[in-house]
Amino acid sequence: MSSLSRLLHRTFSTSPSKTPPQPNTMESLSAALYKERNLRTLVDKFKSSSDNPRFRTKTAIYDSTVRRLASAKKFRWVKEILEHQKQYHHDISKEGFTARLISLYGKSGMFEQAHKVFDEMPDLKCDRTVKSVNALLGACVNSKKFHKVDMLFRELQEKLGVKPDVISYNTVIKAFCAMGSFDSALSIVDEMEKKDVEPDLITFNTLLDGFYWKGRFVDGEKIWRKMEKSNVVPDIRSYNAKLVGLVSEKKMIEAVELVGELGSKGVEPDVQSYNALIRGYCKDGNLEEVKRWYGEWEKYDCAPDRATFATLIPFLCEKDELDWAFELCKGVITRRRLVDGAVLQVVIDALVKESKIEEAKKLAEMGKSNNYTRYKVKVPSQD
DNA sequence: GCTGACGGGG
Repeated sequence: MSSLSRLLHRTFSTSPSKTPPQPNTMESLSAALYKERNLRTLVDKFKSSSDNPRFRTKTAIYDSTVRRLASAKKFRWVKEILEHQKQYHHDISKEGFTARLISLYGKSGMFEQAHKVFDEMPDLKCDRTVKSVNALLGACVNSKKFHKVDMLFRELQEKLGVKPDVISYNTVIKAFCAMGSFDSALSIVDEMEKKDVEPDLITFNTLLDGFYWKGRFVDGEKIWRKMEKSNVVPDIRSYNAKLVGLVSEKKMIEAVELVGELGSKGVEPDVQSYNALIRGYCKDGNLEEVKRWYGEWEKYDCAPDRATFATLIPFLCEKDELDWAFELCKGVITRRRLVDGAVLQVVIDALVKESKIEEAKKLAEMGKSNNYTRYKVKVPSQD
């Protein structure tokens, strides 16, 4: 590791940083202040690091920093670090760099700012092609201004004379799917065909996701057949969308069969495939199958994630499998990403209800020492 | 990484 990468890793690593021990009183306030100071330091470090041209190519760091600031609702600081980038004239005049800023504003939900950067591009001596148009469309989607996307798409074509490519169309399709306007989404596919833009794997995956997730199984199947006819080879994301469809139709046998067949299609099931099955069996209240599938993780070298536990642990509490729930929590509590405070609280409440006070206290205590501060993790008083 | 588009869940 070079010293630059070491410094970057230390400063911008997303793994939770160790918080110093805190006094019991004013605990959450002090944690909040600590976090705030941390983020402010991050902003300053980011700005000074930006002077290094090599730093400015680190897209992952830009991404994770902006994400952290936005999720803490520090939008002014997002603006501060992104506006700061405009002084690097060499970079800002390159469309890719500016498109990245637009997209980062979008991921922070700051569509107005994204649009402003786009409007400033001529002043920044930066060309606007389909690339930055797509960045702006993507920013509109990521800021959840779905209803604006189609209009923006038409306007940009007209004003700039930019010819949309497959990415532009996919972004508009995504917006229509998010709004539940499936007919409009399909009409965009027709439009693509008329303009000789071939729908690709992402086009189909976006549609499959939209339909299967919204319980439109029959339409999902239609799209699947269209995908096959277009000689687009489905990947794991396509299959996972289909799994969600099968599960919501309560076709668990077919879902399991499909997972079994994946290998022969040259596709490996992933954590999302397993979560779909576990969710299905939890919804069915089928403890036996949930148990069986949980055991399959190791076999497929596919570790359970946050979503697995968010489904599994409350289900176990419902089914009075408290010992198992307790052990699972104990096992993952030191890895905060894997179980959040709300889930932990469900287990604590269930334990208290069954008068397993010692275990409840143990979990609350472990939660506290592992800095579960965002949700209150505590044993309710028994009266 | 020559920088823009699928990944949802309780």
